Amino acid sequence: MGRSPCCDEIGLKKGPWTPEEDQKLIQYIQKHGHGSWRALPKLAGLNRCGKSCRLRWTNYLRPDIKRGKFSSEEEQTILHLHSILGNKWSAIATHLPGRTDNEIKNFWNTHLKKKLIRAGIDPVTHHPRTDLFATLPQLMALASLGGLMGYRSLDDQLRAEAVQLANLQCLQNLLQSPAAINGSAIGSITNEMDPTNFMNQPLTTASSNLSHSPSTVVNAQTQLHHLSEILCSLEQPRGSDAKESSTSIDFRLEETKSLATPMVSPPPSALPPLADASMGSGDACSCFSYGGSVTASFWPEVLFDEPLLTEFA
DNA sequence: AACCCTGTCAACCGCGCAACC
DNA sequence: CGGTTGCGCGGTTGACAGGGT
Repeated sequence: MGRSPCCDEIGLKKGPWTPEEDQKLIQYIQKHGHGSWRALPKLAGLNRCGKSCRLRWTNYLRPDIKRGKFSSEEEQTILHLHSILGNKWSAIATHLPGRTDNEIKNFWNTHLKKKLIRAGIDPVTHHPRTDLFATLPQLMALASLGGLMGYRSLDDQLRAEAVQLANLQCLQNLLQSPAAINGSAIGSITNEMDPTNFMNQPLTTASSNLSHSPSTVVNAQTQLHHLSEILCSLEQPRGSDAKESSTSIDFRLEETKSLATPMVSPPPSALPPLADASMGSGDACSCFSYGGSVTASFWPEVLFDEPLLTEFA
């Protein structure tokens, strides 16, 4: 292991390449091949580090590089390969002749990623985004906006929606735990249960429809506990109504259940449009993204039925 | 016309792996 | 076998262009 010292050398030129430098590099490589990149700059009469020369050649000067806009076929290929390979740009590039990994990476970051986000799809998982922690900042922003605009019941509404979402998260966890769920249980959810009703049920009711291990429930409860704490921060200025800061899971569960219960009868509400709260590849929220067919079938319709959202859109 | 904002993309940086000594 | 070197990869930066105000 160890870092190449070539770029540490002082006096080497950095920054944009001049046409003269390009010519020198092209002529040298056409005549001798690149050989050792480290030795190349001196041999070619360039005041650059080898790394810079390699990058310039592979990303720009190589004769087989295809420049210009990506076709829709290329776009589809990138999307498909990214869903399989992730950010393995060089691997993706091998399937797109004439395109460099750098070019594909840039195209992804500037176009495709945003496209997916606008469509409500997590660019990391390629599944619809319903993750709580990516949308919570929006819920909070909406809460303050709603306060400014006179939505008196908005705070309650948001809390209820967050609880609804928590149930969804728990369902997700249960579904994604193959050791804890047998096939028939999954079938009973996806085929027989109305996912909208499921979302609106308290956790204990919803999870009782599944065959699961105690550890799974504990895990789901822990997440719900975490959510409850966040919800408490949403209702900070509640004065005498403020709950004592108990961290008992049971207490929080009961509290959350009581919040969730009124959500059974009203029409299903929705989350704000899914924006990219954390665009980085290390998106910690991604692990909560809901990948099941349940949301894929009903979520988008619900999304655009929300009057509050249309108001803010 | 000047300024600001946003999008694009070439280039750089830092790290890990593998070959070499 | 451990240290060194070279290369490739993914992430990030910054210059520039274009559009909007």
